[in-house]
Amino acid sequence: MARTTGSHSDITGPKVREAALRLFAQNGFAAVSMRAIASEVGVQAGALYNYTPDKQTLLFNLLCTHMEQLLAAFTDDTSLAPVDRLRRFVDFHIRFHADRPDEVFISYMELRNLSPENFSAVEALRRQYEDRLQAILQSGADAGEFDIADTKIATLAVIAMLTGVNTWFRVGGRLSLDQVIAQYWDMVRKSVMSG
Amino acid sequence: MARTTGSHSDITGPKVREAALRLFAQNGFAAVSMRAIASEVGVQAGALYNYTPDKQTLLFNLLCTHMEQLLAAFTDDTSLAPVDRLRRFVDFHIRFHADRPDEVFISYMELRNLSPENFSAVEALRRQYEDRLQAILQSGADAGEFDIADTKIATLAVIAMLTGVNTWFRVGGRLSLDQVIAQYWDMVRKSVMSG
DNA sequence: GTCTATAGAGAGATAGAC
DNA sequence: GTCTATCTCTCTATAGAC
Repeated sequence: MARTTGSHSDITGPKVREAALRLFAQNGFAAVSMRAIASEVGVQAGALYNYTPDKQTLLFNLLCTHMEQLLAAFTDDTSLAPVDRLRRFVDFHIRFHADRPDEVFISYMELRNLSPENFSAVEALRRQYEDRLQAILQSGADAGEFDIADTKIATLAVIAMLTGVNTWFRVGGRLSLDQVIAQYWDMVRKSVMSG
Repeated sequence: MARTTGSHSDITGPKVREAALRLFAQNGFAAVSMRAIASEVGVQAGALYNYTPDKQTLLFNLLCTHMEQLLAAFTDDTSLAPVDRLRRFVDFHIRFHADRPDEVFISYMELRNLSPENFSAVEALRRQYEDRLQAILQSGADAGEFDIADTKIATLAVIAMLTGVNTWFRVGGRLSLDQVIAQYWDMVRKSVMSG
C-alpha cells in the first residue's frame, strides 16, 4: 500500500519542475498558484518549498536549464562551408524547439516575470546562442558567399522566423517536420545568399 | 480649481484604456490589478467599472481594437505586380507595428488570458490579416514570379520574421527604421523569389 | 461619475506536528 | 519530506453615499 507521506525527494523534485513547466506554459506564470502546482504533483502546497525557495526561483531554474541545454546541444563545425553550417543550424533549431514547445513558450512569454538579476542571466545565455548564428552568417559574408547588409539584424530575423514554427506546428498536422524544415531552409538559404 | 469628483467620462474612458494598455504590456495582464490601473488614471478602483464591465472585457477591447485598426490600415492593390504588392506589405507591416509596440506586445502575449469566445474573435481577425499576405504570395506563385513550396507556411514565416522587429527595434538606436525595412525587404524578397 | 467601504475569494510563504 | 493550519496580504467586483 502506497504511503501518502514520507521521503520522495528524488521523484518529487522532477515532478515539481515538470508540473510547473506545463502549468506555466498553459496558463502563464502569474496565473498559476503554488497550490495548483502542488495539486498537479500530488502534494500539499507547503511541501513545494522543500524544492524551491520561492515561485520566482522555480521559474528562473526552468528558463536557465532550457537555455543551457540549448547551448549544450548545438555544436557548430567551423570546418564546414558557411552554407552547410547554416543548414545545420536551421535543422537543429527547428528540431530542438519543436521537441520542447513548453520550454520555448515560457522562455519567450515569462521573461518579464523574472527579477532583474535573473532576467540578465537568462538574456546572457540567449545572447550566446544568437552569437553562434551571427558567427556563421559573418563567415559567409566574409567569404562572399552571403549577401547580408547587417549580420546582427539577419541573425534576429532568421531566429524569429525559425522560432515562429512553434506557434503553429503540431505533430500529426498537414506537414511533417521534415517538410517544414525543408521549406524553411529553402527560404533562409535564399534570403542570405548572394545573387 | 480642478474638481476631484464629478463627470469626466469623455476623458476618463480613453485614459483607462491607455493606462491598461501600458501596464498590461509592461507587467502582464495577470500581474496588473484594477487598483494599479485606477492609480495610473487618477481615480479609485471602483470608478473603472463605469467604463468596463470587468477586467477581461478591458483586455478584449484593447486587442480587438488593435486588430481592427490593423485591418483597416492595410489596403492591398491587386493591380500591382506581386513583387510590388509584397514590398508594400513588408513596408506597411514593419511601420505599423513599430508605431504600436505595446499593442503588438499584448496581442501576442495575452491571447491566452482571453476567454474562449473572445480568443476566437481575435483569432479570426488575425487570420484575416494573414490571408491578405497569403493572397499576395499565391498570386506571385501562380504567376511564376515566386518560388514557394507552401504559401501558408511562407505567410507565417514572413510574418514571424517581420513582427520580430518589435522585440529589438528602438527609435534612436543604431539603425533607422528605413534601414531596417530595407534589409528586411531584401531578405523577404530573396526568400520567395524564383531562381 | 466618483468616492469610501467592504464582501468574499485566493494568493505566497511559514510553523510545527508527525 | 509531507502534512495541516494559518498569517498576512492582495485581488475583483459590488453597494450605497454624494
